[in-house]
Amino acid sequence: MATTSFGIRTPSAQEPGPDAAEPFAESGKGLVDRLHAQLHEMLLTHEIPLGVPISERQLSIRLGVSRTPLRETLRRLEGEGFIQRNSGVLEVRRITLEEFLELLKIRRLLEVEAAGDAAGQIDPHTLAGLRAAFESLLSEEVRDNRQRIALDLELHRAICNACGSRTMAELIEQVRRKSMLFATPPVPGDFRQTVAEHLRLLDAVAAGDKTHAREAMAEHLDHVLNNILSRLMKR
Amino acid sequence: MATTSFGIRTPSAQEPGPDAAEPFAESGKGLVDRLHAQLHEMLLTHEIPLGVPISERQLSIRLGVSRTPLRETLRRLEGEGFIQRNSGVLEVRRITLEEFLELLKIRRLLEVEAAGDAAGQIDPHTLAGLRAAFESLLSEEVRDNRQRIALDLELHRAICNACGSRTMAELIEQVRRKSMLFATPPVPGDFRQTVAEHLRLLDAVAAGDKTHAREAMAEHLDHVLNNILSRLMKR
DNA sequence: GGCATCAAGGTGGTATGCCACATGTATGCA
DNA sequence: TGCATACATGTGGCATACCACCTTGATGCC
Repeated sequence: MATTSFGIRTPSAQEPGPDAAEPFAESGKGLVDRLHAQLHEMLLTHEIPLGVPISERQLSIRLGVSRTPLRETLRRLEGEGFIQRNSGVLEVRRITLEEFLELLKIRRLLEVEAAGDAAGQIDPHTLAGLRAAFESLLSEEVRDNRQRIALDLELHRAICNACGSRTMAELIEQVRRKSMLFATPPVPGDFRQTVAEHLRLLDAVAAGDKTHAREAMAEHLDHVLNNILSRLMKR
Repeated sequence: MATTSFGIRTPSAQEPGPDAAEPFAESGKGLVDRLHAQLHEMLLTHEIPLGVPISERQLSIRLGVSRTPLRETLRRLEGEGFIQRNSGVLEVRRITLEEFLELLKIRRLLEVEAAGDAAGQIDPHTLAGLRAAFESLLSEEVRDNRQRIALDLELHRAICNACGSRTMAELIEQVRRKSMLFATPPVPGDFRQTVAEHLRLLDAVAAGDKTHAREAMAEHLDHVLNNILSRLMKR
């Protein structure tokens, strides 16, 4: 099935492939696609606040487009589950803590499976790149958290894409995105431990060790969950 | 199937037509919601064929609505993953056999978990109703397959809804719907065995036996998969 | 002063019109 | 006869206009 569309997305180049069934199919095609990317970003950054009704007119004026493409974009986002309609009024979908935990549980279920399936299947080149990136992360602590988060994302995506099931990869991506609606990935409490977990996960996947890959992924996600929970407790 | 083509747009004549909401109760609010249910049905029944480009204008005329709500509906369906856009042209999303198997694997993963979580949590009333329905199914063989399929669906939905995670239930429903795009649920080869599986599953869930509930669900879904595969082989 | 009423503005829903672009066909010229 | 050009037609994309509905607030009457 030749899915050569890898998930390493440097912020500049965008593959002009016509087959880009990637959830992100941004600019160039049409207003709706551009708006979709834009709104998705605004949703994640909470630039569009939760709880307050979205006015189509105001938003269309703010974005400098007419209501028609905006409405279509909103419908698409509605289909994707990012926004809700309560008797006509639009809102950013509110993810409760409970929902968030449910999403995380589902992610764990799916990603553990994906890690097992990806064991021994991942491209050695990507593998080496990821390992190098993580190790560089360990040595120099100057990097900001966004880079660490981006790298974490890249790792998870690489594993999901290597699990042999495009469907699975897309579903996990969807669940992850929805969970990010609750909160952007937290700064790992002690990122060195997280990196260590990542490296262990990489090792297991590289070695083709299904069992250890699953265990490593499970432990890692449990750790992530604990980090998030402890952060929430502090507040 | 009669295509409801009423283009009469006399004001205040927008009667809340009792479109028997087969998939989900979502009609009655607006045209888009009604169209969504209608198109979803047409997609599943392949009334809108695969591979043939969908013309918005023709479809809008056929459905007796204007393009605007139709386009919004299509965007929503696009967001839900039921239709695709290849460089502007719309198509019903093609589910390959490979994708279908991937979906079934995911469904197994999720539903086994859901069955375990639903053990002991399901409402006794619905439980009794389901059991009675299945037993009546065993005694009288006159019923047509659609009723059996509907009951199967009901059972799975009941379990998913009782798993305590709305998110999980919705995700499973979504995966199921997408898999139904490939083929409507097959007629069980020997429905008596299927019913027996269902009853065993019900027993385990009713008894609050997590382990057995998971096992029963896994076995059942494996059986379903085998049925489908053997049917495909015959062709 | 209090209550009822109506007007004004905001909202989402829907229909329609126009545009750019692609395609296929027919016509006209060499 | 053959090729090229132009027109007719179909498509999706987008903007706008109008509608029904609701909320709100001001006005006027009791």
